[in-house]
Amino acid sequence: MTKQREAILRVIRSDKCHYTAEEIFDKVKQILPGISRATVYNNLHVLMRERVIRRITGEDASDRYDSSYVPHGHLYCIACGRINDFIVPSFSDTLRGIIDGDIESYELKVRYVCPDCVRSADNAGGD
Amino acid sequence: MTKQREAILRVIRSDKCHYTAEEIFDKVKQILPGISRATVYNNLHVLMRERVIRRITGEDASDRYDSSYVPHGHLYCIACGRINDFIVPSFSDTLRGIIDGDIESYELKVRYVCPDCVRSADNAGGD
DNA sequence: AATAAATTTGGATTGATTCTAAAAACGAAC
DNA sequence: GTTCGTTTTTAGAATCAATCCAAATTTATT
Repeated sequence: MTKQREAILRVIRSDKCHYTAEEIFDKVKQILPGISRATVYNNLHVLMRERVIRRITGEDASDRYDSSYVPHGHLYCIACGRINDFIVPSFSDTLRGIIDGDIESYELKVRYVCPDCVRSADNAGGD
Repeated sequence: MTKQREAILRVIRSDKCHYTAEEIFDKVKQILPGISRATVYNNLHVLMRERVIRRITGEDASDRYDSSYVPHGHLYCIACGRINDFIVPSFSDTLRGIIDGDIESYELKVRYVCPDCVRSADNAGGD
């Protein structure tokens, strides 16, 4: 475990945000100013292979990384852009009941307007 | 409706495959040899805005496009790369029961080994 | 210390997508 | 069917995340 990999992992785990590679790079640079972008990408791949983190293919251009490998869904607010986690109870079992074949993992992403943004929209529309 | 948009839509609907923009470009070129890549991208955006097609953010580098806007999941076989559709009965209702906020759409992608590939693997391992 | 294996680095490269500005096509009104 | 404003198409340039590369450095092993 190099100090670079340690710093990258600490950043990913520092928040339940789902950072992009670029955001991770920026944050690690504050700890290790000399770090290279390639090192960030290298380690993200290593950590994915080891099933420590998971990639979520982003709503925007760049991918994001999830500090947890436990199956869960993601809520993407189309108004404010924030991403939250959520759980569909026993969803893996549900899938196994429907799907023929060996399931490896799933990615569930819901586009929605979060409660906060729904409220703001309601207020704004009161003319 | 220009002849370009018509041809693009026909290609997307020609198969329940989920083509990439590049694949669509190649196929449309057989009908309209002069078509430009930019026109394909333009029209994919227009058709998405009109909710005629849907983008599925790919397992590989490039996005794919789904000729149906009806909610359903995708099965991605990590062995052969094929993509199949599947339906989780009343899943939209399930999500509405769990999630607070206004749901706009969902994307559900399951990584698995399809029955065909499971069989081939079983046969291959018989030494 | 010596050697082998893994990791880091900066820069170049790739490749999908978006942008741009000019030309062409389209559609409505006359 | 000509005119005018709007939309669409086009080719190529630009962008940008991600990957690749080969050399230098670090880490692990004997």
